[in-house]
Amino acid sequence: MKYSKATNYALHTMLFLAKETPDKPVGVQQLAEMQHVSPTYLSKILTKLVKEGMINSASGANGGYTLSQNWEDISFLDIIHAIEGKSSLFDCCLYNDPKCVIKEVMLSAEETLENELKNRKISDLVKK
Amino acid sequence: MKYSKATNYALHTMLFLAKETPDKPVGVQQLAEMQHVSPTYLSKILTKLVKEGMINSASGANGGYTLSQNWEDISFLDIIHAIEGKSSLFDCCLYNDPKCVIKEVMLSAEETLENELKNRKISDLVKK
DNA sequence: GCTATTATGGATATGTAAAGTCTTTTATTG
DNA sequence: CAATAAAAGACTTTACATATCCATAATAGC
Repeated sequence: MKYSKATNYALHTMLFLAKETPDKPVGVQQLAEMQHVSPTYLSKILTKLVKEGMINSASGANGGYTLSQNWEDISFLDIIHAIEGKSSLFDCCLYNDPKCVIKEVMLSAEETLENELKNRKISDLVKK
Repeated sequence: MKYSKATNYALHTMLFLAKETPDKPVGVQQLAEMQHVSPTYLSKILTKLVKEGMINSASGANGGYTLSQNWEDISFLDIIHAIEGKSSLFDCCLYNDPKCVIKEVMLSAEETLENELKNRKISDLVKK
């Protein structure tokens, strides 16, 4: 079980935008070079963030990506969910038992993790 | 990111052994039927638990698996680590930055999760 | 010691999802 | 219109989980 590289790219991109961009859009070219990924692949990842309203994109000359207005509220969990999806980390439908005690423990642990990640914002990492 | 089915099988097997077995070994045949898995596959999973000292195995007639003496101390985390390995959930070596702030957040969140899972024991689920 | 029973180990599929590429289309600026 | 840049679709590659099959090793009971 591991977080995907895509999540890593997304987190680093968000942090970079938060540190660098006032208003000027940053192209995927630049973002991709920094992280040593192909631009098209990173583009696919960032499109997910656009669809979740975390960043804005602009086509055409001088286009690129910028943070959305509410960027200071965006948590690690938000970004992770945008990339990895929101389904539970643990599937336990072996016996179709809705009251499976193992499931209960695992889901409660997952909730603890999510609460932690919900409280950590990208904006907390941008201090001068 | 998801926990593997193998982890699920291991957890359910441990719980079953804790509930049922006093001393009598349970064969992989029975355990596999219960969970609708092939015996050989489950066997490979259980062998990992044997190597970690969580259960004992006995070959030959009337053989099978039994819990080890210290079974009441075995946590969810122990079982998960035995099956999934102990490596971190998050790899962030993009820039080889040992002080990556994103990595710090992710590892600290993972630690929270592990602490939760460390405190949950299989034996806690066996109450009568 | 022989045989039946049961776990272990190795080699080999199979399935699925992540990771990445290539090409085309769409949108925007100048 | 031409240049730039994101979005979208189809596709390939890689990696790993999930098995399956067969041979081997260990043990109990006779």
